[in-house]
Amino acid sequence: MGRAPCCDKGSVKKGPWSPEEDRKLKDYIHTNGTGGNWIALPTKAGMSITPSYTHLHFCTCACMHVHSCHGDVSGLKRCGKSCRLRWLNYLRPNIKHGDFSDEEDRVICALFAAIGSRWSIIAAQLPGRTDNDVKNYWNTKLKKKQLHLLIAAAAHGQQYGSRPPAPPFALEQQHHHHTSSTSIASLGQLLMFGGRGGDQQQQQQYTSSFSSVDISNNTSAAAVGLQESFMFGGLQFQQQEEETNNLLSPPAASSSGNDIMTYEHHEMISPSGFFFYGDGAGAAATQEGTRFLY
DNA sequence: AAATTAACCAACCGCCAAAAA
DNA sequence: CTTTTTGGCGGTTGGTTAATT
Repeated sequence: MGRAPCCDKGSVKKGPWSPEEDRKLKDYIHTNGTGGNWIALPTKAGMSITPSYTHLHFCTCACMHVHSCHGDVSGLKRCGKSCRLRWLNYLRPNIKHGDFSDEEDRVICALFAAIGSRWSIIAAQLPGRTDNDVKNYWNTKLKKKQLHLLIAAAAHGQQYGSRPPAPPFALEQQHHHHTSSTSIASLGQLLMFGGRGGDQQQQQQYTSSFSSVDISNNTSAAAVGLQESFMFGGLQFQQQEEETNNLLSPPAASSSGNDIMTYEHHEMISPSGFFFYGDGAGAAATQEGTRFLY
């Protein structure tokens, strides 16, 4: 019953790939493709290489190289899953390495705001970038960059307190049927978390830890700063809203007569994350299953 | 110059849905 | 229909390098 095991877990190699392993994998895939079967690939890779032959192929740098393959026919001692990852994240053609452009930053921020940590979807909008790359970039750099902007903008908002105050807002956790307001600090932390369904518990735990902080009485300037931070981040609210609605099923939104806009719970609503809308309201953050009261 | 800390990123792990036997 | 594998995805880890003390 079922399939045969994919590989002997005990005999496969782990850790960084050697140039020789990379060469074997590249050569095999250039010649044969993946064949839709990563699990079988490691044993085939290397086996198909005729000793001491020379061939041309396009390398990851998009240049044509001449490779001489001197018949190590032992095959790759790697799990197919590992081969797939290595190929997709590093070896396949047209992979872009190096710094992300401002435009790429904007795309990542906007999409993260809209759909959360769906890295494969985000990476698909950035030619040459892998989900792993985008994820790493977000976690190590962009997230902090956004947070600094947020903090700076909050400070700016306090410094120029005469700006038009933003209306108070609150986050209401629907799942738990209680209302909790949040602070700019917790919003920053939401940014730190991101994530989708699987992280909900963590997110909710964190959010609830801030639930007693209410900015509605004293930090309208901070709320203004929050809006600005996302402006600085290059997000285009109105456009983003459209894109989000195209990408995801739109939440059932209703606006009551007393300026309270309620987003009913919808499983596809900004799963991580931030939910944006324009029209002078700026940006605010919410979570899946969270009603945003404004 | 050495030790410590922070940042980076490739690769692994575990989960899930779909497919295969 | 049930069981098991596969492919894909996102979260996390740990090794390496850079920066700081």
